[in-house]
Amino acid sequence: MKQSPVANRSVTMEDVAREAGVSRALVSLVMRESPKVSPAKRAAVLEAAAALGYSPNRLASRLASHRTKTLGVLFLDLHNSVFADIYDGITEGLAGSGNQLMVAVGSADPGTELEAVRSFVDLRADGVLLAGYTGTSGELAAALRGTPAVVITRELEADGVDSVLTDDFQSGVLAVQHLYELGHRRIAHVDISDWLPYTARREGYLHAMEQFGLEPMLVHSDMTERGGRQVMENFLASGSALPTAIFTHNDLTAIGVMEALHAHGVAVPDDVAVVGCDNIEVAASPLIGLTSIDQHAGELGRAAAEVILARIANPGGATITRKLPPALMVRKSTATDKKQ
Amino acid sequence: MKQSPVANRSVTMEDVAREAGVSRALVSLVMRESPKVSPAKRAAVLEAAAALGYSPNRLASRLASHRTKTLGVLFLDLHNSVFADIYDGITEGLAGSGNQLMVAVGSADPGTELEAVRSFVDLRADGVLLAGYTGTSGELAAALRGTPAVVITRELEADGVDSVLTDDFQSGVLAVQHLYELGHRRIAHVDISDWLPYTARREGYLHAMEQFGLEPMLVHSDMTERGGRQVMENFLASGSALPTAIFTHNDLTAIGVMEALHAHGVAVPDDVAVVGCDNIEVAASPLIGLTSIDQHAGELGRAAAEVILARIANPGGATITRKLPPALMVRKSTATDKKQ
DNA sequence: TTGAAAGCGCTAACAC
DNA sequence: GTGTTAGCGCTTTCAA
Repeated sequence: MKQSPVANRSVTMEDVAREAGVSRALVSLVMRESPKVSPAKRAAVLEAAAALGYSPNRLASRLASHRTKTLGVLFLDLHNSVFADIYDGITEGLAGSGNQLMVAVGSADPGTELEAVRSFVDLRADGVLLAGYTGTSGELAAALRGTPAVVITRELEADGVDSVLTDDFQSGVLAVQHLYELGHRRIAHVDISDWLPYTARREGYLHAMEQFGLEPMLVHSDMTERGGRQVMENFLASGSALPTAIFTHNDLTAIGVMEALHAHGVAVPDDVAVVGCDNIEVAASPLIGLTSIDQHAGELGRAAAEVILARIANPGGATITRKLPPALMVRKSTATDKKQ
Repeated sequence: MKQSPVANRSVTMEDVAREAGVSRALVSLVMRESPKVSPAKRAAVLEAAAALGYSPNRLASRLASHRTKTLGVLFLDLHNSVFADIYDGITEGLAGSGNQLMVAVGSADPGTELEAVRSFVDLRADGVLLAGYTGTSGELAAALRGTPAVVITRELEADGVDSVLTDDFQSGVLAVQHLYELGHRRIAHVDISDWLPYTARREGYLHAMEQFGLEPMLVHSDMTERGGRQVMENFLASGSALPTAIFTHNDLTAIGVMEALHAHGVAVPDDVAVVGCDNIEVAASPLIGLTSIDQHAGELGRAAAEVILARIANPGGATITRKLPPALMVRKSTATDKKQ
């Protein structure tokens, strides 16, 4: 019985088999492009499938085969283009491996993030990549239930969980060093909420400030452009003396800070120098010209892909941590402190 | 037989049932939080599950229940933050509906896009949202095999496929109108490759130019910042006379154009005015100050979510098209033509 | 090469 | 409330 070729998702392999006059198993072989099927039967099956508008049910095939060839990827924030760069790196690193990707977005909320991880695990992803994760290692390990995972941009202590990141402590050091060399002494840092586990940049900043015998100035923000602008607006409104330089947790925050400075007629870099972190696309734009610390996001994605593939191939190995050295990218937002 | 609580993904419901001394069906009810389970048995099951490190297999449950409560979402380009805005709108619009999301990224390649759609369909997504799609309606319909879908940012003729978009033709008209009113007469348009199906903005531009009796000037680019910069560099190198204003297909392109102008000492807006389209976050930044046509990306996402939910609830209804009016956002990249 | 039969891990009636 | 019995649509031995 022929049906309209405009398909019905509930046509089964059985239907195709009947239509083609073969067994269900043979249809299965054809669908999986097995070489051991005669050209004649193969053609018959394909024709029957097309005629019925057959659509293989991947849920069923994955269930029966115990293989999904699928990785889950979680992103912290789609508005930060550093994650787009990481994504590109991941797809490059996975090219040719025959893996599918399931993507989810967490919005910096541990609850949402863990929910996404559980979902990946329940759907039997072969592995999980977390491009940003704000929860604890214990919760993550529990949610993973043994599924291999790689955390990107952070180092996590949990077995079965590898890490791929840039040396954020070093990034903080580099930023301060750069500013110090330009003659700056009053260097502030806009970091992120205390409860977030991304503290290394701040620690690097604090360490370097201490090394240089300088007084640290810390302000909290939330990793967003709006947050950076807000914080700087408040600071300017407070009437406190401005620092001569500001290092921010990330580029988005730096841009927000620059916007507020701009709105109040404070010149960058002449009145205040600004250094961001991540080196996202817009930071490099000549229109913005933000000095930043390159995280090598693309490379992080590629490395994470490699690591998860290795881990899936060899689940037993020791925990892997890959930490890349950051790189200072000097642009027009920093210059010699002219008021020293 | 107790196992380590550090989980094994292949512990089944049967194992939990045995451990708890109940039937498999009861375990299933507990997992789905059914109210008709006695507190005692419920506790026993939960305990057994925890002890064995049980992880429900969602592939199996979806297969058996014929319900996935999952929507597939495809994005054209993660580097363009307009898609992050659309994503936010979608999650808002879906809030409380109990739907999960599967995300994929297409990179403006019809092959990749269709592959992603097929994957969603094969995994039995209840519906598919395409935030940008560059293929044909025929190919899409074939890949969907009857799965409800909504195309965002484009109007597509295919049954079962609804559309949610901004009136792009009108966006082109608005841009030209704005520039005309500022006294500009030599207005160029940087659009996108001929083969891409996003032609409405160009058509709006051409229509308005004709209405005003002006000579159109078209240049092709590729929707990216880099592409916009490239095109403008080439134009400047060619030595041709500059237009007094440029309207670009999107904001990314506009920013690229402004970068090239900036690099060559051409002042915006005094020498050349620039108008983008989409109204993405950075365009609104005072540091960039790009005049743009707001696409209401968040609203598009919310509307698409509503439409797909309605379509899933009522598969039979007539095709829906929701077209929002665009809005001009004037910023410092446009000003009166001073050379007229 | 092809087919028959036995699952994969779960849900869904239906009976108790 | 709880257990029994059939499947869901596919893959996988194992024979033929």
